[in-house]
Amino acid sequence: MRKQVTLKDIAAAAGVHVSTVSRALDPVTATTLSDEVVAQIRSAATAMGYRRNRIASSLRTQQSKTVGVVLPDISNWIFPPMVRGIEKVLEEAGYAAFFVNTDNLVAREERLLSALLERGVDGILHAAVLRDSPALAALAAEGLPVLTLNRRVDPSRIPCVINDENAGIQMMVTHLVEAGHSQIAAISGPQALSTGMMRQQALLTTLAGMGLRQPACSHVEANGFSEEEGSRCCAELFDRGNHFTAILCANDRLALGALSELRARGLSCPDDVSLTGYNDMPYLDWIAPGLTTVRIEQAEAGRVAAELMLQMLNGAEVPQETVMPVTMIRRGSVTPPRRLRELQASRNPV
Amino acid sequence: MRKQVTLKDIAAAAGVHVSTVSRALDPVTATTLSDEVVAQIRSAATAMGYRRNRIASSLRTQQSKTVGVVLPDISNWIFPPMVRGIEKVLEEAGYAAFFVNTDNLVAREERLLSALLERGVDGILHAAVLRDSPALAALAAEGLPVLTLNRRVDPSRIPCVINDENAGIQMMVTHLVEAGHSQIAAISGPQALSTGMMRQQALLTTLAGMGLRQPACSHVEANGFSEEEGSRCCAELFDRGNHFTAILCANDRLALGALSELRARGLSCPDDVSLTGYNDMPYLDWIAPGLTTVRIEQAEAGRVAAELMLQMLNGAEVPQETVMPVTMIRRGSVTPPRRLRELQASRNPV
DNA sequence: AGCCCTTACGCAATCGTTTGCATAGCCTGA
DNA sequence: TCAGGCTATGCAAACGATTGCGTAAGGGCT
Repeated sequence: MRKQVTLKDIAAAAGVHVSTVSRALDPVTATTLSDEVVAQIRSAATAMGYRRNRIASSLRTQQSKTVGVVLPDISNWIFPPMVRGIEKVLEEAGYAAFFVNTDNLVAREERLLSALLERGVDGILHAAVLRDSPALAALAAEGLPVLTLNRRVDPSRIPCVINDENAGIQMMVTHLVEAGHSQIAAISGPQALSTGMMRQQALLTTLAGMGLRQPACSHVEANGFSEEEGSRCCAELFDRGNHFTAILCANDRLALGALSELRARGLSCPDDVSLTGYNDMPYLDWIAPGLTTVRIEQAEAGRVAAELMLQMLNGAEVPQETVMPVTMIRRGSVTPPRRLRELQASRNPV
Repeated sequence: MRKQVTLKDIAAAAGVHVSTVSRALDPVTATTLSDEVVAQIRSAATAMGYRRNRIASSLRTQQSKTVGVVLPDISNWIFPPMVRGIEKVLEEAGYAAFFVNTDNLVAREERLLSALLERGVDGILHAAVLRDSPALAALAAEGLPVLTLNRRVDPSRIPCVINDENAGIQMMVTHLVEAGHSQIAAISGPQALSTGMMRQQALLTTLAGMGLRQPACSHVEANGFSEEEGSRCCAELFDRGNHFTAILCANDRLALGALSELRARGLSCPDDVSLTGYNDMPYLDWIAPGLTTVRIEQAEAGRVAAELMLQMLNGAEVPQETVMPVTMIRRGSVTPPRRLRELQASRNPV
């Protein structure tokens, strides 16, 4: 911070009191002043290159016009669009955002939360929350505006913006079944995250609803949403010796990991095994054979979350749960199982 | 911001003056106090859940322990790793960062810069700078620590951390030439950005140094580093009717755009045209045929830049220019030109 | 003309920390 | 014993903006 021109300087230049300057510069309080004074002060201010010191302002008003945004890891492709959505809305409302990454590490998260609070954030938008998050719940209980995004604290009264995991998983399962798959293996996400949990639940209810059974032995739980875990889990599915013609993965990165494991085993997707993902990461359509997946609207979710946050900051009530719609993206990674294809081919020879 | 426990509260509880509490809580000034008092105050502070109000602190000390990080667009894949590198270093030093995205829009950049300054950032790390950036130069001249990353203000005394564009381009050209290409087209980046400019310069000097000539007509300048521009420029290369067997692209996204245009024209990479990129975006190896490119170390560059920024914040001098090394990543998008391959095949029949 | 109300602005306290200076007490040394 | 010095702490003024309250001037009304 360097020496800057303050209200006092402008007051001296304009021959008025600093409080008058303060009022002249705020459109709403300026109405109590005479037009000439306001005009004079404003022109003096711009002439002198005045820039409001928000720190002093924050101290006095007890609000920093700042929110903290907590992410697991911005390097994860699904977050940048979300961040842009958040930033856009907040910036237009005069808010700035501190972005931090927890790497899903509890200790790190606590440190970062603390840093955010020291800096007087007016609210926290949390996209990296664990299902069980007492610290955050405590903050919310104290009256700090808190909203979770993509995930939720479970159970709690913290408002959240999440995606329609049920619909998404149901689409994928239906799509696989309609393609003729009846032996569907699954790689699910970490159950400590609400997304992992909810998608897994959705899978079970969907299968049950369709009268299918997914044997426990063809279901592996990943320890994280990464390619490595996807490969590991895929390998484990094969090692168990169960037969399956498709793998439903809890997100795209797990699916990519599975894809590379398939290739490593000399198998082809979709010829030997169909694969589905979740999230629709950017550039996914560039990767052959094109992963069939569920698109979640990250940027839109970010915008919605930021708008809800603004409402909370204004003291308004917001819905406990906002569910964003998802859509299915069909690409090349799902085809009918080989058996069916061959059957079809023999019936309709070329 | 909610009611919080202040130094005054602790002072009252401990029966001392608030200045004493302030001193007790700062490890360095605490040495002037008696050990018992310090211990007593500290325990009272933690017992009462004291959290330092950095806003008040900033106002008094005139430094916010905050830096502004200006990006073109966090959705661009090369930035998230950089952001993580920056965040890691700054956070360890007790700094927090405001991240903003300019979308390469001058008006937006000015608004954002202004917002950062109002919030009293101690320094600015700028990765979205145009070659000509008077506003930023002015800030730097006023004594605000400013450092540019990935790009530079040209000319100016603003320190920068950039990549070794010369080496990178030279590697790509050499690789193409060694593969047998002599008719190399180029899609260069926007010349308003130092990266676009420097890579273009590097291309010309490299070609000249090798005794090759790149005719102006097989060189197209993109208006932005995007897939769309890559496609457009690739199309323009064909429309001009010049013959070429390889396209050197100023970054990966341009190369991807070119790739899709090739496919749209029924051509194959690398069978018909070889392609090179720049940056080595994540997941690029998943995209067939695998783009041969230049890897730049984003995370490392972010770390280095943040450390230089910390030095500047401490009043130290830093080098005017820090050049990060780059490495070549060979994948499948470059092969000898068809003519050579056929020649080879006829000589060594399988 | 006198009263009151409004208008337009000044006054001063306040937000929570930091820090230069003042001071009270104690110790040391002559 | 007393000057002088040191130690440990208190005092109060900042930092810059905001805002409740006070008040002078002016105008309208009777």
